[in-house]
Order: sequence, then structure tokens, then C-alpha cells
Amino acid sequence: MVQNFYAQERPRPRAYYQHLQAMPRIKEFEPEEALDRALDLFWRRGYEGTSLRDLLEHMEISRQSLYDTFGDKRSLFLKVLARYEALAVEGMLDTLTRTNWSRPIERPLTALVAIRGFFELFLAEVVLDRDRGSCLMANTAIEVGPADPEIQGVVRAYFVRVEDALHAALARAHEAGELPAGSEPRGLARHLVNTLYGLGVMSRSGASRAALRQMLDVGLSVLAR
Amino acid sequence: MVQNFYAQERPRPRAYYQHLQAMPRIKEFEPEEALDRALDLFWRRGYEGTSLRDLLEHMEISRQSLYDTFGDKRSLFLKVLARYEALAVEGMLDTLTRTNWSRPIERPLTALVAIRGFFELFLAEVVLDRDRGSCLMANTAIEVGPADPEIQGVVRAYFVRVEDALHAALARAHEAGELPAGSEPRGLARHLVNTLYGLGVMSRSGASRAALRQMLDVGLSVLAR
DNA sequence: GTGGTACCAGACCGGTCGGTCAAGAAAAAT
DNA sequence: ATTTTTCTTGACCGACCGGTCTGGTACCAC
Repeated sequence: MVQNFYAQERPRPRAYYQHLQAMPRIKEFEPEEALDRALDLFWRRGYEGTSLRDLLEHMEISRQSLYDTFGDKRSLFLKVLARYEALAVEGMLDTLTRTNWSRPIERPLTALVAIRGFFELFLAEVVLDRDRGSCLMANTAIEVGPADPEIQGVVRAYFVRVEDALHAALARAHEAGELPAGSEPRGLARHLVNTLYGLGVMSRSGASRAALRQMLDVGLSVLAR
Repeated sequence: MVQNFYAQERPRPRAYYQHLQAMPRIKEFEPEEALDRALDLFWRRGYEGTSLRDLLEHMEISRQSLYDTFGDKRSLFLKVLARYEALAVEGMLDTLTRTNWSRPIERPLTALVAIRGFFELFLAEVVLDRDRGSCLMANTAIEVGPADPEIQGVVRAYFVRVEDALHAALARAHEAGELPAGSEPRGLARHLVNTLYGLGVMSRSGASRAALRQMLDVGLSVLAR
């Protein structure tokens, strides 16, 4: 599902051209890499804030190639969102289900530790690269909002996937008796999603690292037994 | 500070023109009302997403009047932000410090109840008017971000004011022994700010009312003793 | 070679952007 | 009536928007 979703009509299997008299010139750019560059730009400047000229310059492809490969600007954006979701969910599941977490000292991982690790990673990324604003989906939720129902649907679906991933980890923690008595994993998962993307807003407003850290700590305190 | 901040060079005191031979034609629109209409539009569609034509149409003033009264688009936006801050902080302090809260049954108000009431009010507003996305400042934080340091500073300052208002209420609750043992009002206040504007993002993504409610409940659960 | 494809550069399109300017009408003072 | 100011309408500006089109070139198979 991840590969080739950007090129509907050009799957490019070499065998495809066998019956033809001529072979097309091979692509000189890597569509996936170009998509990643577009992702970076949209992330930093938003959809409207990124012009076609900006995109061409950063993706280092020609105007023609962009339209041939990705369609118009909105189509490109949808493909960027899909790629972001694929990358982010993959990384998230990786972090949340890894059996050992800390690099220097490998130790058995409880679900709670995994969740904490996930949030730590998120915070570190946010602080490191400030002007991306933590999450493309959160940025898009705000910028596009209800104005484009299709895009809004993509964003909502993403948040639900994140919630489900957290919920799975919380359910494991719950079974293992790691959560406070009377905890409800679904509610906790939703709370964590809310905390996560709240941090995106606060970071984007220029909040200090200490403030972000405190928000995170208190937000996670509901998990403490 | 609130009145007349929109018209730097036209304080319009009647006495000002006494020494002149002629009086200017009086304004035919109400600057404050026009500003409110601009506020509404910026709130719904964002800064870049609102064109001058949109503004003129909604404010029902002429292009010339807009430039004469508010300056260029960015100046207008800064004045809108200032007005929003004045209105929102006023309403917030009102809610957080009112001595009785519920309309039907007047009862003495603990700080904790005031805080809950404040969040309930916020949630109700968010759900009621979905496509405004809950908070102009949060929208602006995401859209503008670090690209415009001055605007970013305004937004950050606003968040700090909200945090301080919540902190004051929490400090009162803390003194009254309403908070769990070992609570730290500053950390709690920051957490609440984070929860608040996380809700803005989630609402804008089209989250269900039930999901928002749950996020809010779990977020506030850190206040429960 | 020829044919067919994908590459690139750049001109070009209509439309919209934020912002300015000009001209005239309206009001209130002398 | 005159003066002075602000109002409104609408034309106008250069710049940029997203998107299309053309021409020339590189590549590969026959």
C-alpha cells in the first residue's frame, strides 16, 4: 500500500514495455524522495503557504514532472498526507511495541514505559525542529478544518489510528495491572491524543521547553498508579 | 486600553475640531463592530485564507475606509488579535472568578467548580460553532508559527495570560485544600492550557462530541482529590 | 537510423492577491 | 456658500497564484 500509491498510471514494471517497440526514457528523479521533500515543505509552511514554485525548487523536479507524476497541488498534498501517515504510524507502532526501548541499557519493556518513551521521542522531535510544528496532521486539521471535508476525513482517520495504537498499548498495560484502578483505556487513549497535539500547538507558539516538559509530565500523570 | 486602539490618529474628541473652520463628515460605520466582523472571518478562515475582498464584504465598509482606519491587512490582523485577547481574557476571568456559577441554583463557588465550569463553557462553544475551531489564538499559533515572530509573540503572551488566570484559580483551590496532595498549581495550569488547545485541534479535525467530552473529563481528572 | 517516451526549461494563460489612486457625494462647521 | 474632512465607488497597479502548453533533448528499443 505504501509503495507506488503516488503514481496511479505508471507502475513501471520493466516487463510492461516488453511488447512495445520503444522504451521510455527512465525517470531521473526518485518519486518517493520528491514526495518526502514536498512533505517537509508542507509541514513547515502549510498547504496554502506553500506555492508551486517553492515546491518545484525544493523537490528539484520540473513543473511538468510534478503534474505528470503527482497531479495537481491538492492531489500532491493528499499523497503527502498518505505518506506521512504511513511513515508516522509505522514509527509509532514500532516505538509502542518494541520489546526493548532504551538504547544503552536494554531492559524488558512494560507497556507504560513504551508509552512514556513514545512521548519522550515526540517531545524531543518537537523541540529539535521547532518550525515544523510537531505534526503535519495537526497543522492540517487547523488550517483546512471543515473547509475541505475529504482532507478533514483523512486527518480524523489519522487521529483515530493514533488513538487506537495508544489504546492497544494501554489495554496491554491495563491487563498487566500497570494502570490505576478503575482506569478506562479508551478514555486514557483519547486523553493522550489530546495531550499530544496540544503540545504541537504550544510548541508552535514558542512555549519554552520547560513548559512543554511540565505539560507532558502532568498529562502523563494520569497513568501513574 | 481596549477602546480606540484601532484608530491611532483619529481619537475623534469633539473638542479637537473646535479651532478649525470645518468639521469632518462623521464616520458612518462603527470601527469596533467592523473589527468584530473581521475577527469572525479570520477566526473561521485563518489569516492567509481571508482575502481583502472577503473582509470588505463582511465588514461592510469600503476598501478605502479599511486602509484609513486599520492600516494594511497585517495591521488589521494584529488589532483583531488584540481585541480577541481583550474579549477572551475578560470572559475568562469573569468565569473563573464569579462567586456563583450555575444559573438555576446559585451556590457558593469553589475554585475547582469554577475551573470545571470554564471548561464546560469552552466545550459547549466549540461544539456549537464547529468551523471556528475553538480559539483564534490556537489557529494562529499553527498557521503563522515562527514565520512571524511578532505575531507569534502575541499568541505566546496570550497563552501565558490564560495560564496565569488558571494558575490563580488553582492556587486558590490549593489553599482551600481542594487539590490532591502534592499538587503543583503551575504545572496543573500548564497542563490545563495544553488540554484546552488540544481540544481545539481535535474539534477542528471533526472529532465527535463524545470523544471531546472524554478527553476533557480525563484531562480534568488530575484535579480530582 | 526511426519511433516513442520522459525529461527539462520557460513562455504563457486567466484569475486573484494586497494595495493605491482618483473622483465625487455627504456632512458639519464657519 | 465655502471649506474641510471622510465617506463611497470603482478603476487600476504589479506581483503572484495554480495550471497549461510548446519546444527541444536524452534515452531506449527496434
